[in-house]
Amino acid sequence: MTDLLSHPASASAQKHDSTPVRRANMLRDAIAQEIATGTIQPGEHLDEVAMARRFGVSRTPIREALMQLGTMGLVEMRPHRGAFVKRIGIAELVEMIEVMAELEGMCARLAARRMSAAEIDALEQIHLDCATAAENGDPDAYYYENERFHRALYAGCHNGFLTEEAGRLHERTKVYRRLQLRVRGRVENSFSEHEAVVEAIRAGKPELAEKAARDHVLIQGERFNDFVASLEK
Amino acid sequence: MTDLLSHPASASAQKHDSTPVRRANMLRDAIAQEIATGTIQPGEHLDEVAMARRFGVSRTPIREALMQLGTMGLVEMRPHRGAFVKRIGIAELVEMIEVMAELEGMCARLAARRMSAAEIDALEQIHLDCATAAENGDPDAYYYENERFHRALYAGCHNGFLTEEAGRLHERTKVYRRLQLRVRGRVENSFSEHEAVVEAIRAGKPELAEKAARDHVLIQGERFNDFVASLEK
DNA sequence: TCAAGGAATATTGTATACAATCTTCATGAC
DNA sequence: GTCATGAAGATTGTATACAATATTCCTTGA
Repeated sequence: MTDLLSHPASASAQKHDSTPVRRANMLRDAIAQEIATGTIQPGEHLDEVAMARRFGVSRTPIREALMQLGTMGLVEMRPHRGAFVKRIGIAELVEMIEVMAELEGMCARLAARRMSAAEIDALEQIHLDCATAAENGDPDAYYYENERFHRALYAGCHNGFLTEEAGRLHERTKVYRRLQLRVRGRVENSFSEHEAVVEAIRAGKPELAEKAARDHVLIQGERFNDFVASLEK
Repeated sequence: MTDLLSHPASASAQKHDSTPVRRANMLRDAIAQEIATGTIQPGEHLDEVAMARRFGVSRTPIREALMQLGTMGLVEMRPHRGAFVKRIGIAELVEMIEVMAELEGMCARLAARRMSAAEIDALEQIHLDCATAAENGDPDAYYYENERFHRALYAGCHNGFLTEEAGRLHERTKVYRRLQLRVRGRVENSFSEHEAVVEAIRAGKPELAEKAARDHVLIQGERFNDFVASLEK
């Protein structure tokens, strides 16, 4: 990790990729990853000096990375006090999920109208990969395939802006999505909910797909209680 | 403007407001304003050195402001080439509007369920203010009241996260919204579309409100052609 | 022992310097 | 006149220094 950041892509590699890499952007992604995996905890203070030392860079790209993470909403920038990993309370989480459900529902609705046959095949293949992971009873493996499933769904709406926005919101709720999958029985239910989404898309039924995707994301009733309980562990 | 930025709020003023002001944040807002009002044009390069000179600060807060604007999507950061005001092509604009319509529809649906009587009264009052502005035949005045109307609608959904997201997307499309109101007849139509939204909310009909708000935002048919034509002026 | 005040230290915000990369300009060859 | 090459100048990315603000620690007095 630290080695990666000390040596941004060389000039030749940049030319090959045609997208030069800035150290600040790599730091942004690395920090976002640590937040998503729980290495850095909600509420934690991100000390510029300590992080600069840790990543082997000056404070400047750290600050620039934190600035981006602040604007993205992953991190809360408090003037003169620094950056703190955003702690999302239950109330706000509910709000975010409500919006996330709407956008994922929209993705599914548009996907049912716009996905190509090849894309639907690919979505189904990912769905099968989810089945394999679910059978292995490994929430982390399922989480990984689940992420692939959702990304394919977002891409399938054929609205690049929506794909991007859904992905961004997805990124912000990653920690809690991971937690959710650790609740007993959730993997099985998640998988069968994906099934309903896939079937509706395959059948070209936008409203059905929208409802299936929305219900999949929303946390209601007992699922909500289980989920809240899981937050306290 | 420059004077404002050279003297961030003093310590006593900060304590009074309980939100200290960073120069970088003021720059971010000032630049965003200039983009929204067309002072800075889409595609324009934002030269750090020139802007630092213009605002009477060092490059550092300019860079931090641009970093935020880049993450917000108002500005495109190209590594080693700098910041360019995002130029939104027709295709992307259509995508953004499609998403915007969904979110505003959601706001209206939730508002029809969650707005208090006082809030509905306030919305109606703003609607009346829109009428006054429309009668004066001044698109800029109507634009201002129109902005108030939409903000009240976003707040009325009682989902803080959605309010924020809708506001953010609204900010990104501000330029084009302003342009749209200059199309002949658009002010009158906009106003009557608001009317439909307000009535549905007053009547407590979520699905009707959602449809009215969504249709209001979406640009379809002849309205689309007129709008595209207005982009070329 | 506890609270208040001041000093020391730490952290954040900004300015400046240096390094890296890009763009423009000038010159020479064909 | 066109094209290629190299130098000069401009701009961006990062490091370092300085200033401003916040936090912690220590001392003193009640």
